[in-house]
Amino acid sequence: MLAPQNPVRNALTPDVIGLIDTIHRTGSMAAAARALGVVPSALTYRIRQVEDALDVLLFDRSSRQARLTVAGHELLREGNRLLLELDAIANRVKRVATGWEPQLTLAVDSVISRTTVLELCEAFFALNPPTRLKIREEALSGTLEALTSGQADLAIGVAVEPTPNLSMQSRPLGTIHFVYAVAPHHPLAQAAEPVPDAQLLLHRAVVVADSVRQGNGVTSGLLGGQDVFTVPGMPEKLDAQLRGLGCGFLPEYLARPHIDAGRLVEKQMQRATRVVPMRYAWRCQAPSTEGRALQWWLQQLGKPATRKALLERALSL
Amino acid sequence: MLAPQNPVRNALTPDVIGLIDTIHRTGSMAAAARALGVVPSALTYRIRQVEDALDVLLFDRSSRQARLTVAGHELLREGNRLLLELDAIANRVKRVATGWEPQLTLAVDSVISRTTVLELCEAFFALNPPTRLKIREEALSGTLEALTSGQADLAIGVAVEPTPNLSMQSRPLGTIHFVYAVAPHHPLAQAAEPVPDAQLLLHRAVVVADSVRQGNGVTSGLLGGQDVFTVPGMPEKLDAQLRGLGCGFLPEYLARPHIDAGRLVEKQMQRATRVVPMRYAWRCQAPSTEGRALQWWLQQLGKPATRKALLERALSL
DNA sequence: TGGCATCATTCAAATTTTTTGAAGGATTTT
DNA sequence: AAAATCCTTCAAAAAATTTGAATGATGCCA
Repeated sequence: MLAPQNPVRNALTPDVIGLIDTIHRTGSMAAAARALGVVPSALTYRIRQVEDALDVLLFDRSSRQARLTVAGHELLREGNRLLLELDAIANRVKRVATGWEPQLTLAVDSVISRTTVLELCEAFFALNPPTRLKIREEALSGTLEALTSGQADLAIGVAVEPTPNLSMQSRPLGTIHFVYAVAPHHPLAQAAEPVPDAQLLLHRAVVVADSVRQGNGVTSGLLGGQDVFTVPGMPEKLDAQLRGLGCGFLPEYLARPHIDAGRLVEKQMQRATRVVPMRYAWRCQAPSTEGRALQWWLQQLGKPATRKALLERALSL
Repeated sequence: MLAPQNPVRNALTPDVIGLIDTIHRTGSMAAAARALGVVPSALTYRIRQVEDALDVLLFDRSSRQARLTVAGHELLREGNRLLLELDAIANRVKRVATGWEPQLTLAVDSVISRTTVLELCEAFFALNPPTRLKIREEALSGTLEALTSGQADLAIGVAVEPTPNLSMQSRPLGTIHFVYAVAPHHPLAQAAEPVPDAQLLLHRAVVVADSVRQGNGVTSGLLGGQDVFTVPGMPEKLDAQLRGLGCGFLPEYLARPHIDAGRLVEKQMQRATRVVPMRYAWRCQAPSTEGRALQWWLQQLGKPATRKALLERALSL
């Protein structure tokens, strides 16, 4: 041996667990030796090795054939569990070596259809990849920020134009349609259209918080002096507006069912920022060194149908 | 090597993880070799060994000093986790070897104070034992049955006298007091005392199911022809009687607070089986080969205060 | 750009670890 | 009581790991 590490770690090798298991299953060291094609004394030697290192008697030799002690039983039980984990690790490492990332983090803007994202995740997991998926819900500039700060590998739904950068690529995702909507019992529901800015100012706006925690975030379509109710995400904003707690723009795919059901009223605005072009972006150090997982997601995003579903919540892929 | 097992298991020994870790931390094989007090080629040899077995490149040798590949990183990450588990197992095995059972199963009758049992468990866990505790809630003959069938190691609250048996010991736990109680709005609440059997027969009884699943269980204090409502445990029986769904005997420690609060009315019965002697019992193959965990519980049960609390729900130990 | 220090690797020899095979003592079965 | 197994011990044999020197490659510095 080369290093005086924890004595336990050198002794308790995986194959020792296998040895103990075989002795236990075959009922004796002699039988195990036959099964393994070795001489019995080899087993005696190795078992004693472990027993010395652990300072624990694993087999009871008082009768003719060796039987596991309670401690030995426990080692076997737990050891077998460990062996399974070991195999799992080896598998994972092998798959990672074929180009899959150990982990892929997605920053998804809150305007993006969660259903579609989850359907994509499902399809991804169906490949049985060794890649752990991590999804961050972001809003406004937070989506891009997560990418540039290295906290995410792929950003889906970037509204602001990314600064041209060698270590970053982006593609258009499509345009998302917003509608201004209020609850039927909200004062604005009765207002004449198009509603002028001056009238908007009188009512509380519901806004999604920029997920960039510190620093100057971005505000979107807000008028100075207007009362605001800040919520953490788009579903919460929808809920707030349904309850008449305030007003504001909602993604059309989210608002439309509620408008049709009469739970929301769509209003035409004077300021008509109703269509926002969105992009997706990813980090790329060297060209085409993307991992297989990122490649897969980029491939999905290359399909027009997928992009459409992300912005319009199509039913299924 | 002696057996042609899974090649991965022979290669991925714990100390290899340590090696990889050292190389990673020191930044190079040469530095790691110095740190470990070996010659660099020894590291080259062992690392190559693992790489061959896994068929995965763990280090990138393209630059001057070896750097972990992505796969290597993943192996290190997961491997370190495994090392921790390994240490934990070794610890557990050592402690088990000192006489602690890997697991101790308690069969607790539903009339026993759950609070007291949990307080005992808390005190037990405070010893930081390697013994996993498993509690079975039983009722009537089920408590003893769990013990005789080998499914439990210690039974707390046995009403029936255990058959004298060499492999089983029992001691008196004390007597538990039952009171007959009904909800204030129940017809029996107004009945003249003592209530005769004939009158009882007219009302539905709430009974705790015998936890012996098959076979002939025991019924306790039931009159023939009486309507019964069977519930799975004592707390459920209390609840049912509080709601006036039926009547029956309740442990006094459970019923008393509700009687005092006027949510139950105590009734004197003609048949006065109000005091039941209970015992606790445990299995013992050879004399005094009890594990340390069982010893601890028997020691607690040896204290009169503990026994009293189990039957009368004292506040704290 | 060239020189220098350091690095990883290879290979045969040295060393250490593990396995073998025979012998001995113990336990169970016939 | 004898026979058959079983586990252990011990020296020798085999296999493995480590060593040390040689080699070629890389990065740093002048």
